[in-house]
Amino acid sequence: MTKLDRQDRMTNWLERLQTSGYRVTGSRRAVVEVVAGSAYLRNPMEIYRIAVQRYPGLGLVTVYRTLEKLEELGLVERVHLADGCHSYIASAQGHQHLLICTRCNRAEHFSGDDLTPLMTELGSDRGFTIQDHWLQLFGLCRACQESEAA
Amino acid sequence: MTKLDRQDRMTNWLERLQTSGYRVTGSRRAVVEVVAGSAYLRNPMEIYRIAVQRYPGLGLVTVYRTLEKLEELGLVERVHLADGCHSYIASAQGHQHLLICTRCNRAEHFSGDDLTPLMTELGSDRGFTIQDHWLQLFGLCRACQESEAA
DNA sequence: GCTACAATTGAAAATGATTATCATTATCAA
DNA sequence: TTGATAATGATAATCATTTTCAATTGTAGC
Repeated sequence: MTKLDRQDRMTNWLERLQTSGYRVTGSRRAVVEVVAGSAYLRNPMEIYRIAVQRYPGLGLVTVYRTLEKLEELGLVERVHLADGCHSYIASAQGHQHLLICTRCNRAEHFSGDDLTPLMTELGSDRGFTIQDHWLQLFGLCRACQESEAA
Repeated sequence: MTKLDRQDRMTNWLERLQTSGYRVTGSRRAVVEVVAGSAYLRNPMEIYRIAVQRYPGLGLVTVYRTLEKLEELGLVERVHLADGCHSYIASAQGHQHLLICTRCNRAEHFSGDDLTPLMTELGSDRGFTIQDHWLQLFGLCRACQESEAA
């Protein structure tokens, strides 16, 4: 993601907050800037630590509250990792899946295989009506493979 | 799962604890009985509430400790749900995926589509080396569809 | 069957993440 | 510019999980 993309996304998110009736504050700007501009999964504390440098008065509680609103607006998504902590990342258009680096938490969205046949089959075999699904792939990103090799 | 299957699984798990150098105690027996015999995802508190009826001295801490050992031996797996709580279920042979009822937490394993082509493709497209994956489907089981309709 | 020893236990306290409370501050429509 | 009120941060409360520790209990070896 280029610097311009990050700027655009940040501006767009702030507009969305605005038009949804929420106020745009310094605290929210700082949180939005960190999450909108990150290619990595980040948990609330990490977001706080980075954002507080840009906006020193920021409180951790406000990070939680801002993430809650961003999630409500569909701008970020909450991701479960093996260690159970909740992390966040800018969400993609439509339903996509995640490819996550287990070493640095870099995450990329991808459009998965079409799981419809599988769901139909399971529906009739097991009697389930499928409503939703999660698919996450874990591995090493290019940068981490290289530093691992070194 | 029949009553015999449940018995077998319980016996098998207790043997595994034994041969792995762990002691078989009343507390562990109670926890094993609940988890080995359940077709539903259960969190530690739920397991505790059921198991304490069979073994009144049981403490919640021991439930956590027993689940930790069962997971270490590969007998149970920890599952992440949308609400973030950790739940457990008897694990399947080999790598399988889960079909989870969002209403009653009934869960069934299934052998998923082969995701190898997808992983290979992503490997070359994005430069990731895939090590692991999660696939979970959420829906309504037959019983819940029926009681929903009523 | 006993014994001794170490693993295991449950109660209570500690921890860590998240949420609620509340007086103060800051946004933004008018 | 101003006023209603949304948002804030500090603090306390809550909840799930982990640690501590003295007492208890399996079990290997006799």
